[in-house]
Amino acid sequence: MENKNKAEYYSPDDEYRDIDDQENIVHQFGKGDDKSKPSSPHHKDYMNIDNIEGGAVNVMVKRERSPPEHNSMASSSTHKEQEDQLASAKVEMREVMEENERLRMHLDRMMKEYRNLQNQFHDIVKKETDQKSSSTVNTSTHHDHASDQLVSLSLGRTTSNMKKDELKKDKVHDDEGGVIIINNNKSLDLGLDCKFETTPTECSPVNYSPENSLDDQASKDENGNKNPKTMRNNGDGDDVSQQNPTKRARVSVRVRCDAPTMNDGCQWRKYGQKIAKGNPCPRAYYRCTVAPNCPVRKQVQRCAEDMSILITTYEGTHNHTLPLSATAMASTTSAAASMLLSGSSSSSDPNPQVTATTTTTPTSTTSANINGLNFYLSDTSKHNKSPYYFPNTSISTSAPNSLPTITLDLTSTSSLSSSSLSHLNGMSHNFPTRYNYNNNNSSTNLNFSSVLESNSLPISWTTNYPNQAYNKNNQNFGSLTFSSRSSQDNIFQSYLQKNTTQSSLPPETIAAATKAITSDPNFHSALAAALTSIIGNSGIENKSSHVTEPFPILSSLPSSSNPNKCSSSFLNKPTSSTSANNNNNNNSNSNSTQQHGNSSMVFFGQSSSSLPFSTSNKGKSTSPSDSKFD
DNA sequence: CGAGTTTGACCTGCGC
DNA sequence: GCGCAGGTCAAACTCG
Repeated sequence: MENKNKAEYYSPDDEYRDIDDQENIVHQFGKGDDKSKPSSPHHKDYMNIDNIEGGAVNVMVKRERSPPEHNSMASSSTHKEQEDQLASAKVEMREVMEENERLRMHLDRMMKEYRNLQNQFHDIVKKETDQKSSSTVNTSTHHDHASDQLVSLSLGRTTSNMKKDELKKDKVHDDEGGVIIINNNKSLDLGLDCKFETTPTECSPVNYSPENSLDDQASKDENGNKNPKTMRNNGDGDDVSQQNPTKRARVSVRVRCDAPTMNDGCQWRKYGQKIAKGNPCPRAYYRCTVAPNCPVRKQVQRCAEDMSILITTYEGTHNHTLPLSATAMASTTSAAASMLLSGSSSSSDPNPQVTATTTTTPTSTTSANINGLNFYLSDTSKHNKSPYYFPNTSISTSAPNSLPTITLDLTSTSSLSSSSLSHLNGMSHNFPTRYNYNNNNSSTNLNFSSVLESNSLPISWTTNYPNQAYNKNNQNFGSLTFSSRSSQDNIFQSYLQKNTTQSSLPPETIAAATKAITSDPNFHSALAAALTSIIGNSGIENKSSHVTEPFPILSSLPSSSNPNKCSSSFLNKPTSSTSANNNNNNNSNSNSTQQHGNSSMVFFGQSSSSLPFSTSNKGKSTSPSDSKFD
């Protein structure tokens, strides 16, 4: 997809792009032509070739000719020369158009083939799913290998993807193969992302976790007693580890928080502390105590490079309903995990190790510098097998742990293109969310950020939230930006002209992002889950019985502040400077958004950097007590 | 006294 | 096999 030329707009690679997009591109050419015509430079001549080859195409042609004579002393030979050149140019243009038409036909053919294949694939999947569901109705607990294979396929993992221990676990807990069945049969209590999920990967942490139940059951079956020692291997502690390795994604949340803790609304009990190598700050281990057997754990550690950054890593899935105040973070992390798992499942790499990166990762990705929801989709330079086909490169630091980790970076960044950490610390009270997903082979950084930068195009969702209390000043605004580093002509130039505060995003980026979303249902579902978790489900709340909370983020905002706790930062409003932009963006985005058929995402939040999701519970710790960090 | 925290010991996986 | 590092356990301790 690199080295695009005009013809490649019709490349078969863009099989997901519909004809409308092509026409948009063509239209864009026409626009440029229209604009340039009135002020045609002297050294150029622009020629409109309309309706060539039946297509209403305006083509800007640069005619090579000598500078125009301003006097009338041009000889007839010169005129003839010019006419010849004109004629030859026309011939060339016809050739180009013919070539264009051939490419278009080729694309059509490819599209047809693709759709045929897609239909065939869907038929096969449907058949097998039907087979599977019928077989599971007959035998509720038995899963044959074929079914497991199917499930594995649905999960995006193959046996070859699994390490030996993972294989072992799957062998022992074969019931995990029944995730689809579980999802079909069991209600997903608070499922936000599960509403969208197309793959039976890890559901929202706020959900009841069917696999956890199964795991419990399995461990009990295999070990009738659950003494502490055996629990270590088979007990609740293993609820996490027994989860499908691909479902054991960790979600790391980075929050710039001077307060000792980040209150995510859950109740945690500290069970250990360790000095991790390379970080003078101890790492604290917490276990969810909302439910006695909840397998969810989290680690809390200060960032070694920036002590003001609190890194909270969540692992596991809650097997209980969460308090309202906890659903925001839970659903957000769930969405992130879902994103991660979806990404790893889409990867064609046989050994998809997903690693975490820090915000200091010196990515060369051009960051979207708007106060919005930025998706950084980049590909590592070493590997080209990005599941989302993004041509960008970035340098990632691999996390030592083998668990796939997605980093939800809520710290502020002034520029993601910089590798300097100081850039990350620029706005101490601004908490953009950087949703950072990296794969070894392909890294996809999802950046829910509120940073300001010039190279972005906001694709915003305008959602009118019923609760405007958190947007009293209309300062908080988020938009979704898909950005990449490619620099090309901007398809949405006209759009950007309306948003003078922001510059263009390369069309490649839009195309790539669009392609990513449209091509990968997992991405789509994960993204939808993420968005839903952030913007809430004001529009869907009444339609889904699964959702117990109309707007998790907002509803989880505190009724009273706790100075000792940090809230999830993406709820926090940006600095005043960004807010100004936000207002502009918000307004303009709302308009253009509808033009482009996108919805707009608006963040409402508090300006305080230390606002909890909810008031802390008295008896139990709602967050780690890392006062020693202070 | 119960719940949560601290902290040293122990277990496990991984790299060499 | 050994050492290291991450993760967990559980007794002791603290606190309300």
